Amino acid sequence: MQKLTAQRQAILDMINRSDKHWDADEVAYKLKEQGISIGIATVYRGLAALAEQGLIESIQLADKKRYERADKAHHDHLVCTSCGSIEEFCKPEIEVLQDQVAEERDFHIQGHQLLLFGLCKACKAGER
Amino acid sequence: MQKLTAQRQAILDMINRSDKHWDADEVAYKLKEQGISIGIATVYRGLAALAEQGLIESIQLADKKRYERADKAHHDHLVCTSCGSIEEFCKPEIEVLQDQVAEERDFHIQGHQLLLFGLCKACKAGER
DNA sequence: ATGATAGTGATAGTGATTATCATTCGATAT
DNA sequence: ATATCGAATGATAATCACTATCACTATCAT
Ligand SMILES: [Mn+2]
Ligand SMILES: [Mn+2]
Ligand SMILES: [Zn+2]
Ligand SMILES: [Zn+2]
Repeated sequence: MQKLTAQRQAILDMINRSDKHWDADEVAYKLKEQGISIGIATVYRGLAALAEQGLIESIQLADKKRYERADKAHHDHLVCTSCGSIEEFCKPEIEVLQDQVAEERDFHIQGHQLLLFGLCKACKAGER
Repeated sequence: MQKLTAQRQAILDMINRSDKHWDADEVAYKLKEQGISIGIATVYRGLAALAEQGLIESIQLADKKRYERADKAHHDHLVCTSCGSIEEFCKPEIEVLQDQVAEERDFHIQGHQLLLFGLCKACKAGER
């Protein structure tokens, strides 16, 4: 019952065409730049709908949600506290241990979020 | 230059006396119940100051920050998406793997946050 | 064509948190 | 003991990401 409208398709294309982690404002701004102006509420609803359908992925940072392509393998994120850059990593061993924890607790896992905060390579080098 | 005022001491005592993960409103409400009424802005500032000094720990949930005693060993959290309960777990092997990831990337870790979302034992049992 | 259903977009509202600012506190210097 | 000055307080306004409302529109099935 969720429709893939022209607006949602535009959002999806935008995200699929890049490797960035987008927030709602960035999506709206970039679309406007391309002459495709979509109401900000529609962007929020579109992002939520697309994520719900699994067409894009979402990650919840401290302040806001960001969205990215869904056609990558599952991964978690390294967030630079200095420049804000977001790197990705994949560590299946961690996921296994997470499942182990859940099993021990009789907890039914629906999802998880692992964020590593710190200084990226560049910022680490440029520290004074 | 950060002072441990009477208000902040009251907040700290409140948190140290329990095992809960408190948000600002809960702290303010409970203190008022005990006849210690502190402005909500002061509660926010107090919690931030105490966390900065390492006297309490903070975790960032999707919607709000929560604070807890700092005198427990490091741990991460299982968050029930149904009842909101928060359980704790400790899995040093995961932390080791995190450090490994960071090292591989030349990333200087300052902190991390691992949240497992799902149904707690009770909610899992009570599902219809 | 006719509804039913879902989406859109402008805008108001929400909820957590932070900023402002006049006032008060409290540790230190006199 | 008193003056002093930076930090804290608390009432309140502002911010910011997001959600709700609502009148209108697009799409699809009969
Ligand atoms: Mn990613
Ligand atoms: Mn905890
Ligand atoms: Zn960086
Ligand atoms: Zn539960």
